[in-house]
Formats: sequence, C-alpha cells, structure tokens
Amino acid sequence: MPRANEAWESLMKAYAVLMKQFNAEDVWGELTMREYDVLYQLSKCDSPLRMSELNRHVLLSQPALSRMVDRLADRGLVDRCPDPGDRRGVRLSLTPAGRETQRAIGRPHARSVARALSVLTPQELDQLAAITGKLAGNEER
Amino acid sequence: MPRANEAWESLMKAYAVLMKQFNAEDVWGELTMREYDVLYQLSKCDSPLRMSELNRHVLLSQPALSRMVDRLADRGLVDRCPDPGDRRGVRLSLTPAGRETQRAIGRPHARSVARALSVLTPQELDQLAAITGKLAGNEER
DNA sequence: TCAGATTCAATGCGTTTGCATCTACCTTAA
DNA sequence: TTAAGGTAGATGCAAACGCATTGAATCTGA
Repeated sequence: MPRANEAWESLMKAYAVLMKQFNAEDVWGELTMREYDVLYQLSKCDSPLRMSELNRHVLLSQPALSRMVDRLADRGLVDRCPDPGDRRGVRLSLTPAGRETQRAIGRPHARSVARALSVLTPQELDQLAAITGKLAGNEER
Repeated sequence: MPRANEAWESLMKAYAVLMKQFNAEDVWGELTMREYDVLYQLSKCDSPLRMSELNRHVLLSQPALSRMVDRLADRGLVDRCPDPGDRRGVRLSLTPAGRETQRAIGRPHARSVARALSVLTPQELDQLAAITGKLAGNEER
C-alpha cells in the first residue's frame, strides 16, 4: 500500500513537470492547452461525440466543458448539432478549420512529447502505456 | 516516436480518470483537491518551503499559488513568514491546524489511492514509480 | 399511460485562474 | 558605490471555473 501511494505520487509529479514543460512551449497559438485537448479528443473520433462522452476524457466539470464548447463553436472550430436520436443530447465534431488548427498545433506538440519521453527506452514506453492503460480501464467501483 | 505519444496519451488518460474518481470521493471536506495538494507538499518538507519551490511542484501559475497561499494563511492552515536570508522571499510551513487537516484528509485519500492502484501488481507499481520518476527527473530542455 | 426518477446539457453566480505588470530586493560589475 | 539586470512574490483585471440549479427529454414501473 505505501508502494501504491509512492507510485501515484510519482505519476502526479511526472504529470505536473511535463505539463508545465509543454505549457511553456511556444506552440499553442490561439488555444489554451485545455482547448487543444478538447480538439484533440474530437480529432480522434470520426463519428460525432456526445458532450457527456467527451466530458469523460477531459478534466473539466460539465458546465465548464459546455461553455468551452460554446466558445470553440463561436470561433468556428467545433460543430455542435442536436442529436436526432436523443433530443436532449448534442453531437460534437470538428469543423474543417478545427481539424486544421488541431493538426497545426498537434504536430509540433507531438514532437515535444516525443522529445520529453526520449529518456525512456522502448521497453519502458511499452510498460508505461500498458500500466497506465490498466489504470484507466478500472473506471468504476 | 508514435510509441512515446501513445504512452503519454495513456498516462494523461489514467491521470484524468483517477483524478475524477478521487475528486468524486467524499473525503475533501473544506478543501479543494488543489488546496489539499498544497498542504500535502508542505507536509512533506519539515523545513519551510519557498514559494517558488512549492510552485515547482504544484500545477498552478505563480499568481494563483500566491493567492491560494493567501487564503490558506487566512484560514489558519499555512504559516507565511518572511525569509530572513532573502527579504523578497517567503517561508511557508503548515500550522498545527494545517498539519492536522492534511492528515485527516490524507488518510482516507491514501486509502482511495491504494484501492485504485490495486489493479496493478507489485512489480507494476515499482515499474510505474521508476518510469515516472525518470520522466520527472528530466526537467529541462 | 402516466407520474416519478434519471439523464443531458445550459445557465446564474460567486470564486479562482492566468496574463501582464508592479514593487521590492538581491547580484554583478564598472 | 551605484547603475543595470535579474529574481521573488503580490496585485489589477478580464476570462474561465465549479457548484448548484434549471429546463427539457427519456426511461421505468405500477
């Protein structure tokens, strides 16, 4: 059990250090990192995403995400249309401009990520992906 | 290089999932998770900590941290006294009440962490700690 | 079939955040 | 000694956040 807490603390520290490092990089242009994250999550799904689904992948409260999508839609980066199957819901997708913006920022950012993780061996990268994947899979209790 | 990006994405997802899980737990009382993090960082150092040092460990901008410490000091949880060696600086430490609060919240939270990470084997915990430790160590570029 | 419970997303509101800037102090070197 | 440059932390201000709540649509069981 102390091992678990050490591991979690170490993960948190790595997250903080790398996030600060990435945030300081001059690649974000007109977006914040959080906004980029939303665009990135949308870029991964070809079929439109539900608000609640997107919210599961983003570290924001539901109202904050709702308003952020609002702003991104106003800026023409995200398309928000009503879900025909569930009229409470909303279907989110990137506009062409949104996709373009995501790619333009994603390219240099991906390089930064690769550079930051280049201290790890390929085996370590695989282990890290496997272990964190296992952690994220265990969503419920 | 695609491996590095997969690993980072997986780490981010694990972080997001677990943070949401922890945040939803009913253990935080009068504190937010970010405030708890500040108290926790202070609880680890017996000698008073400098603002800038603390800022390195917390995912907050310098002004945001400055004001958070302000509020925590107003609430009697943190002691902020001028550094005799450098009169620009500040020495931060927990008050007895702050230490008590940190412990009261830290205990159940540590149990949650252990529970969430219980899907991993002891070897995986060690690997995770080692790998993330390596990542956090590489602070510059 | 329809009342109650649940889910999805939006909105009101007070608090917190980040950016830019400021003041105060330290350091260096001429 | 002192002027120039750098660092530590605080503050003004607009933007963004979280909590609580709402309105609307769906689901559920009697």
